[in-house]
Amino acid sequence: MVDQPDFHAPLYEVKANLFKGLAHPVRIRVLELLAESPQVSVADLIAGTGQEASNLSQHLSVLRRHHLVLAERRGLQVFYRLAYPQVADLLTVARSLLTEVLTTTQKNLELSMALPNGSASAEDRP
Amino acid sequence: MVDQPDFHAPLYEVKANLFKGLAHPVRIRVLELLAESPQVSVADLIAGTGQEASNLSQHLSVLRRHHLVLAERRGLQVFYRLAYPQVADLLTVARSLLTEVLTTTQKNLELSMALPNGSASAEDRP
DNA sequence: TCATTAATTTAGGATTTCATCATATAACAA
DNA sequence: TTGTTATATGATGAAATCCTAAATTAATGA
Repeated sequence: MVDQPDFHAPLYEVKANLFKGLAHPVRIRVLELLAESPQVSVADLIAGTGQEASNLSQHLSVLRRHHLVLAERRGLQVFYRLAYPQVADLLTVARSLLTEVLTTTQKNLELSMALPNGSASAEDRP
Repeated sequence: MVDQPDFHAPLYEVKANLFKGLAHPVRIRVLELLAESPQVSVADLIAGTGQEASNLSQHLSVLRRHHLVLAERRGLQVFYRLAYPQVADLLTVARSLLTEVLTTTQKNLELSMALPNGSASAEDRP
């Protein structure tokens, strides 16, 4: 049987599911390594992430299930690559967003140091 | 105290954490509603998502904690908006990726119907 | 060909963690 | 006080992670 995504689930569920597939540091690390090089062997991913083989393999399986990566066996080794360029885009946008968040939070922090009155609270609760 | 993100966590952990904040259908729904209109009141978000107020409020709190949205009280109502344009970008890229996944999976499905030999397996395992 | 070694994946299980959702209560503005 | 939104609490269940061990697959050499 060919593994098909949920064609009938509402799009926002599918989308949430996609993000669930990305929601682990090891998997992010793997995707970043794959975004740098067009192909990476499992051995190199083990080295790059510092994970045990079986642990990494399960994360790779998650990534495969979400259609984020493709695997190809060549001899003894299996090589992984990103399944679509949009996967790398996702990481790029995420980094850009986090940079913004960090710098503006940094700024707010400096501001609140300069004007030490309780201007902002725990999570900018209104 | 101003709520500051984890400045010292490795970036891939922060990134994974960001995706964790996005990994729920209700929150995706909320962000999509906010991407459509520059401002939405909680009442409208309740209507738009079909969630109970307290439930939605907790999801909003998650989104705030991740710095994805901003809240502003105006009289009785609280209005939410996206904290950064990159949040909308993230959704856009996600949709683009999912579209690709669905169409290529669709194609593979048709292919496997036309050539009914076991060409591909459960998750394109090598 | 058979046995051996290497690389990767799967099975099964224990643990933890996390997440969600409802009820009830609080805070806040008009 | 009334209406609107937020938090606390707690129960529940789900599920994600990570380990050990075993299985699969491919290359190599006797």
